[in-house]
Amino acid sequence: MNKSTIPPLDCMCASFRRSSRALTQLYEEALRPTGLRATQFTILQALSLAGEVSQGRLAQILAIDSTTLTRTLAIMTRHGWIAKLRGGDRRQRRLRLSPAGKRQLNRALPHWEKVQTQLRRKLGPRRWDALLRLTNQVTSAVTAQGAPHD
Amino acid sequence: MNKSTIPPLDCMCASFRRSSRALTQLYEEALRPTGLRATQFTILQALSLAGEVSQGRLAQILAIDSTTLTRTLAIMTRHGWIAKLRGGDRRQRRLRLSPAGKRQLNRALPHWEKVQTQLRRKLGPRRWDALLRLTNQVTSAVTAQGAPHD
DNA sequence: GGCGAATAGATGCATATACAGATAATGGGG
DNA sequence: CCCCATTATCTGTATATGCATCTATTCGCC
Repeated sequence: MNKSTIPPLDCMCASFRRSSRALTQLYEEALRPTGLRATQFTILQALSLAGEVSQGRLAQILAIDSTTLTRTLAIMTRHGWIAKLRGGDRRQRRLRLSPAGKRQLNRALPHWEKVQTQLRRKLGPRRWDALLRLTNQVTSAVTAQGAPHD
Repeated sequence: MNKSTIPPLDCMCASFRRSSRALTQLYEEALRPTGLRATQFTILQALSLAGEVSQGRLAQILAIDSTTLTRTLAIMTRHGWIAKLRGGDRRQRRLRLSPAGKRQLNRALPHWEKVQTQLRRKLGPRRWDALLRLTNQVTSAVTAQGAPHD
């Protein structure tokens, strides 16, 4: 065993966090030309799929603390990518992509698809599919939105 | 599909990051009585296994940027859990657990084992084992320490 | 031995993350 | 209609994270 080898970790949390750090660097390297951070790209993509949602609902979808979202959304609003509107319930902030946000997402999508494809090839489709399925199940299990099932 | 359901994500990076956030909250809740953050616990555990290592080597093991480690280690040194020594190469910082660090790790281990066991039960041993194996493979693949293999 | 490239960490800066507590708005009971 | 519990978000504070850049050493070569 080479000293420079990455040893396996027994802690599920540590193993996920380590993989996340490695993946984040890979994806942010790919997104660097667009100026988007991984979290920001994810939010643009989620809003594109979800349409207009409240901040709380977006926090739930991404399993991000709502107070964390407050600050990330402030940055993205500064860039003009996000429109924050008050809903009928005036406590809520309704969020949607601005036109500039849609353009930014469209600029980023090819870079994202490229890194997704490269990683899928490197891992192989079986591992790729298993990972997406299992990671989504972990999120469901841990956030207690109902037990996962096959 | 209930509105409150967590939708699956197609982005590997986003899915890992979301799971990491959820797992981190679960594990930090369990470690709260010890005052340890997830990263700090992981470093204590890694040092316990690795013995005395340089900061750069620890960064490699955990796939943490070495400059990130500088700050986390400063916090842990403040708490008295880590001893930083200069090595023969005087650029290096050699790290090892202090006696207080070993005590802190021993205090934390039962809490960690409990949350590990509970999560393993919730996911089932097959999924648990698959997840540890696959996440470790992703780290290897992405940090390019050699291709993963079955 | 001394110079320049390479290496190990540290520092400046910006974002990501979440908990505790504050604020604003809603909604139910009397 | 008013009070209070609840809910949605914001703020204060602390840690986590990494890139660009800087400093201190080391190493190779002449």
